[in-house]
Amino acid sequence: MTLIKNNKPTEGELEILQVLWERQSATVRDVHEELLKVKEAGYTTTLKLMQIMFEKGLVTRDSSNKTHIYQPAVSKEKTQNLFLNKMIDSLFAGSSAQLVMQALGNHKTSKEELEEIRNYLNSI
Amino acid sequence: MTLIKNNKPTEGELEILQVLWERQSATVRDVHEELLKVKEAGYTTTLKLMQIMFEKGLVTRDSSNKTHIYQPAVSKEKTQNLFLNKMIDSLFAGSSAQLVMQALGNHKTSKEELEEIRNYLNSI
DNA sequence: ATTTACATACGAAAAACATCGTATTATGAC
DNA sequence: GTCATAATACGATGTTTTTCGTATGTAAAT
Repeated sequence: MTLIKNNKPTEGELEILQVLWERQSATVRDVHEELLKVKEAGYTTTLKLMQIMFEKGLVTRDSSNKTHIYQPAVSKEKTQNLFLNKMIDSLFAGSSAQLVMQALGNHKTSKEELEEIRNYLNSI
Repeated sequence: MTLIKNNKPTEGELEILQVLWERQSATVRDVHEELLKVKEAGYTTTLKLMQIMFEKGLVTRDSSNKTHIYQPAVSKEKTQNLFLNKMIDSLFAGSSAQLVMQALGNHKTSKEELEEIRNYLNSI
């Protein structure tokens, strides 16, 4: 039984987690360079954020070398569910079905995706 | 053509909007009492938040009487979509289908709800 | 008219996040 | 060894959000 940490990542932390989920592991510089493609930020800002994430337990790091190597400590799925559940509670009256239909209705979804969802539904 | 306001409600503001969406209109005290069922908060905290929301244009109010009556100025659906889209972008690689399947997979969804979704899918 | 009960307004502190500058340390090149 | 380069650590500042205390106004009851 693991202790559930109330570590909801902040927006900035999420951006970093995304990079880590994609790469499995990365240095601060790696992450920073990836973020630069999307937004402006100073290197030490990214560094500081990742240090805080380490303290919070959102990432692990190998500090045996000068350049530390970071890995995500929370899974993408768990984090997705964390936010999904919060959103379902706070905006969809606790009904996941409502969220689903709203999501399908507004975002344009391709035929292939709809088919995929249909298959998925049947598999439940 | 209306100016798009960058008025993403904060977490606290969302809690208040929920009450307003449900009741259509309410006084500060109404809202506050509703919030008390869920969390601890001082009356003036709720008041201040609602005043700020008024300035931001998230709510309207009738101040012809001593006790003001508030109404939501943003629709539930629009707000839902705002957050949905942000989430799809930041956590589901831009794919609403992924979000949908994740939501269905984790939250226990009843047979009726699944059926409803299936029907909805066919209607698209 | 005074008191009591609630209301709003508003400033300011507190808390949570984000951002950055500077000091320090480690490593490799010369 | 010295220098240049690049990394971490950390304090300080800025912003946004939350929270609350206090002042003030208004209306009804006595």
